[in-house]
Amino acid sequence: MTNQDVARILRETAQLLEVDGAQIGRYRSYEKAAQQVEALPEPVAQVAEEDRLEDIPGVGERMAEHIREILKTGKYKKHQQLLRKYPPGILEILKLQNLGPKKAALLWKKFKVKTVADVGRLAEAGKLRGLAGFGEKTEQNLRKAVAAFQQMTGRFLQHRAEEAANKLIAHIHKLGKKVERVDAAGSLRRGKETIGDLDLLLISTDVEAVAKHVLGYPEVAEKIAQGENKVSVRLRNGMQVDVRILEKKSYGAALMYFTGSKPHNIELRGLAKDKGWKLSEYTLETIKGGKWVAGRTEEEIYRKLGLDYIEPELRENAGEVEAAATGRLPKLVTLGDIRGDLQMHTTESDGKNSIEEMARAAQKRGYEYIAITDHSKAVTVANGMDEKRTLAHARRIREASKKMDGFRILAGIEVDILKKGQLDLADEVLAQLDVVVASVHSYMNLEPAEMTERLLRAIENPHLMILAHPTGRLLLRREPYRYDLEAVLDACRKHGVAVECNSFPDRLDLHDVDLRAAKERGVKVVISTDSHSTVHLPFIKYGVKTARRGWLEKDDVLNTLPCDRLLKALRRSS
DNA sequence: GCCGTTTTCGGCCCGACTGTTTTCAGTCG
Repeated sequence: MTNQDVARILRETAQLLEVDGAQIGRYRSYEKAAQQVEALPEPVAQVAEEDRLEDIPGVGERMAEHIREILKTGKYKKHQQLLRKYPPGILEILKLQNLGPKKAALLWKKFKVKTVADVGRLAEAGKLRGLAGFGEKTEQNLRKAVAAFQQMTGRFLQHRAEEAANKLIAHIHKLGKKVERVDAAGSLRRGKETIGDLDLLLISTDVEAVAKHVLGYPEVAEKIAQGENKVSVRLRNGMQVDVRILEKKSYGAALMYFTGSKPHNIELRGLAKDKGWKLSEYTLETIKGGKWVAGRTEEEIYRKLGLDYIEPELRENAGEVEAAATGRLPKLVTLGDIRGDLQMHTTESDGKNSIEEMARAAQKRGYEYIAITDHSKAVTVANGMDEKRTLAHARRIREASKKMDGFRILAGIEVDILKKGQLDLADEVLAQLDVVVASVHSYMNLEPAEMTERLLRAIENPHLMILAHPTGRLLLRREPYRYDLEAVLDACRKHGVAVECNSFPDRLDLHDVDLRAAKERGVKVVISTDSHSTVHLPFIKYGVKTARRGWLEKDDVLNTLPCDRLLKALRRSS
């Protein structure tokens, strides 16, 4: 049972309880527990084993017991009971826009709807109008919601969302002086790996002109809603965008509010309340008399709440509020700290550019070094290299390096970890390289125990320095390999092996929570791009964001070191 | 179900928008 598995059961229980008409606080406590478990930087199973469940904020005696039940049996009795009372499809139905627990409960009671498709059929047939709280418009909206759900149960990769946001922001800036500033908030600002929808905030006094201008953006497919200070649209790529037009004096409060995360905001609101204040998207003000306390900037609000400024990437209610209150926030690694990139490919295997082209592009970015790490022979589709080619390639890399001024090209390899954990190239060849990155590209569906053994054996090879894209997941496409990550991280620490934070937008592997676990176990991290072309080098920023979400500081990341110190810090076989 | 400088009961984050109503419930972020 992973933390995600436990969190899912708790979250579903919360949703089902809400449909069931439970008291507000009761389902919220399940929701809160789910959120806390999800954000935990260590396995909840271990926390349970050490009898520390009740140390988790929002987990009391009874919730702890429920979590133990889930860990022990894989199930939770109340969850099962509710799933017998309501169809499992009700959880999907709740994802429909404009349909929440109350209406879902009513549809179940009246029509025994079991799936999203059922709701669609009833709406199409005009059976919903006339039901308490349902009118013609609701029915029409539900038809649209069902279509939208079926078309694209969609989240978007971070770089796609960023691209869409930047284009729309550029469009908004065409209004000139009418708009003072525009920011992307929401999960994009927090650097989450996938994005549901975009939140853009801007300062302007001419709300009407801005709304009209946004609606005139050529990529807009449909208007979803429009209010006094907000317009919501759906773009042609399916992405929903909420644009909020704000006054200067509440911009900080709004930026904070719409950046989230929701659990982070809830935590802050509780803190404000303890001080006799009320925090909303407009202000921080006194409860009695509504006297203004803060609101212009986020910094000001955090300060008033007695907190250090919390970077957006940390705002997940994963301990950052407490750390901010006690001056123990990490000083997060920044893009500017990165001095080199330690995984990339050239035309020698499956890359698009030569050694020299990659090196020059990296130097232009301000780096001091790179490692060229082409594939080894097991990856035949990528034209992987055998021992002879690897050594010849290394010679060419070192020749090219000599011709660079103030820049070093390291001779490396991305060597495959074979099925039983052997590395794909002979030890005496690996021993001659500067950087040995190793990864799994085959037999990805081994049983967890077998996969764990495979990785542990690979790590025992004294030449392996960096474990690349350790979980193998592809966002929105492929689940991570199943294995015991904790055991592998422990082995990495024991043998001085670093783990990669792969910056490619569909990998981001290791991801935030696992990076934090690595850090807490004393395992060093390398942030690399896995570039297959010079145009991929800028992806490093997504790796850095992910690392920041994992609470990593400069000292946790090896490629923030100058080249000579990096080479000393990497595991050496001799 | 959790929690406590309003502490063992009675709250639980706050405000806007929509569509249904004719003062408000449900949903959303």
